[in-house]
Amino acid sequence: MRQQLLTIYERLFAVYGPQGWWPGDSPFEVIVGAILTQNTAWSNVERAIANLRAAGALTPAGLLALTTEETARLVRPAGYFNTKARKLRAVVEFLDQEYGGDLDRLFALDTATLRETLLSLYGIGPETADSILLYAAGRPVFVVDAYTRRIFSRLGLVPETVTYHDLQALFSDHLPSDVSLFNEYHALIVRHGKVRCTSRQPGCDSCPLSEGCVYPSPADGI
DNA sequence: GCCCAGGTGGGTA
DNA sequence: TACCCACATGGG
Repeated sequence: MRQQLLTIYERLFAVYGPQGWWPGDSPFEVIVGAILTQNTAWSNVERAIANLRAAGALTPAGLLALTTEETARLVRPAGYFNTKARKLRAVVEFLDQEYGGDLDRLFALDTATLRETLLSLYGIGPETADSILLYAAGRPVFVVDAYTRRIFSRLGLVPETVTYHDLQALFSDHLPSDVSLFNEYHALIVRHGKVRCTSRQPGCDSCPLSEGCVYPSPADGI
């Protein structure tokens, strides 16, 4: 299994190259982006982040200074703006009250405790928590998303109904615990998952995972 | 016009 | 546990 997972990684890397994630300038910006991108195209998130930056709200103190209504107006382009404004508010209020707004103090927690802490916050589920752990806190935690489930179930490595935890374990249990590897692997999965297959042929030459075509296609209704 | 995007929380059986 | 559904903008 280890070699199989590494081979898939190498094929993706050979085709797409290094992805350079996360597309954010600071750990706090990564947290904001991780919440804003929930079920949302990144291009829309970029507009919202630009609005927050212009408002000086890409720091815990800057964001805390805004009302939830003001935040909602700024993140409107990212969709679900009322919900996401509440989520961002929950994070900065927690950070302010428990850690004096100091992200470094929160990140001083050990990985397991930090994950539980993040999951206890409104609006942070498994994928968002793990994205923060990996891309903001630099912990060796594998991030699972819808693309991961789709691609690896189609490869026959897990059932389509696999849980988040079990799918994460597939990687955690068989790969070296390496932040750079986990970073690049997840980013490559997202990159590959966005591609729409045009040939619709399993094992087609253009698919970097030619052992089995894993492109989603219109024929699949996806 | 219709489908989809780097999920999560809340409600019901 | 296992489904539902709401949440919402912007691009193809």
